[in-house]
Amino acid sequence: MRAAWCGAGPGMGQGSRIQPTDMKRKVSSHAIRHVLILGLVGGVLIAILRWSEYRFLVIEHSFEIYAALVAIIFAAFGIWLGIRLTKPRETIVLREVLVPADAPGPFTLNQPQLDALGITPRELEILSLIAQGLSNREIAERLFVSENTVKTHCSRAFDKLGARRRTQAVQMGKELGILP
Amino acid sequence: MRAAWCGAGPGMGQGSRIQPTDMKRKVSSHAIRHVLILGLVGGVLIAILRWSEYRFLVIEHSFEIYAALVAIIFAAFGIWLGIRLTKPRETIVLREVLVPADAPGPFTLNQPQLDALGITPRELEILSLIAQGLSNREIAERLFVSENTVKTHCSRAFDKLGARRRTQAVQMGKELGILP
DNA sequence: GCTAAAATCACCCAAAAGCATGACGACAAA
DNA sequence: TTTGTCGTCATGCTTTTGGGTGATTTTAGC
Repeated sequence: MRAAWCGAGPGMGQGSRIQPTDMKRKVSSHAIRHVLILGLVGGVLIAILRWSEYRFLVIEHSFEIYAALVAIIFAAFGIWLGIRLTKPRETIVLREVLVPADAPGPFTLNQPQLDALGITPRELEILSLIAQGLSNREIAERLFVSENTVKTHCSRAFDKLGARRRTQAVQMGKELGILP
Repeated sequence: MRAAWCGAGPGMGQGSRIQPTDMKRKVSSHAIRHVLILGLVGGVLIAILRWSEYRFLVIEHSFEIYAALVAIIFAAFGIWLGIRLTKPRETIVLREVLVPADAPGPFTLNQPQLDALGITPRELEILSLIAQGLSNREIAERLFVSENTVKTHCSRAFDKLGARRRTQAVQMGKELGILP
């Protein structure tokens, strides 16, 4: 479970302009393999069910039970697959709520700077959330990862930025053009 | 399983002046309803299958066929559900909070806002230094006061801003036009 | 398929930050 | 003079952050 769903959220600024620069990942050919695995698992499952039925399980209404089992398992698998399939999709939700003035120019991500610093997309994402004033815990909850992971990303990002504190990191990020 | 996809993408708008009114949304009841519908459909499906079995379909290996049917349908439904779940919803209502005369270029202090919040000059000074990424100790050294004093100013400023963290205070300060 | 990079998570520990409370002096307004 | 605000400082306590280390799992690219 990765969490690439990092579109525009309710805390977004008016002029949010997302750079679809690098996060562009297309549905991999792995997906097809997943479907195949799904089918295979289904077959095996059915076989196991049949086998167990003739072996020791001769329950009344076994059909319903089996159907329910199959349904549950496949629904879960389907959900997982659905998430997996749609995960890389970049959902750019622009929400232009312009205010008088206040337009220091559309923020353009300084990709070269990012590359030069070796900051990964995930790290940038964490930095951005830090800049919005979220705590590590909140970031972890929002991204569906553990707080430890957030801390790790923080540390790496701070290292790469040469910052010692998150406020400093934010300030530097803005100066370097990697944060709006 | 909701609410994560609203983080910060690479490239956020910067002038976001949105109050974090209800950033925290739980798993929507829609999802639960979907699951319920899923279960309902499953039951109906099974019932239909049973009925049809006793009616006119007495095929060999009907179990496998039914299981496969159930599997396919539920997998499809699951995929659909997964996609639906991961798709960010636009239930965001942006509330505009004044901010007049926020000159784009040269920063102009929003004195009315300051007065409205009751932020004293000293507190603003501390906020400004916080925004520059300084620690309390560094601020104390720079202003020739004790660290405790800085903490006190911080606390008061945070209170008045409604912030819980210094990063949040910085963000809010920028939104409110009291910080460059 | 293999490898390197990225992302994830855990644990420990120290430092920093934040919260609550109380207190004191300066100074301006009532 | 009294009152209220502001700036200053302290103490005790909890939470948050940051640093270090090591490990596993995905992912991407060859």
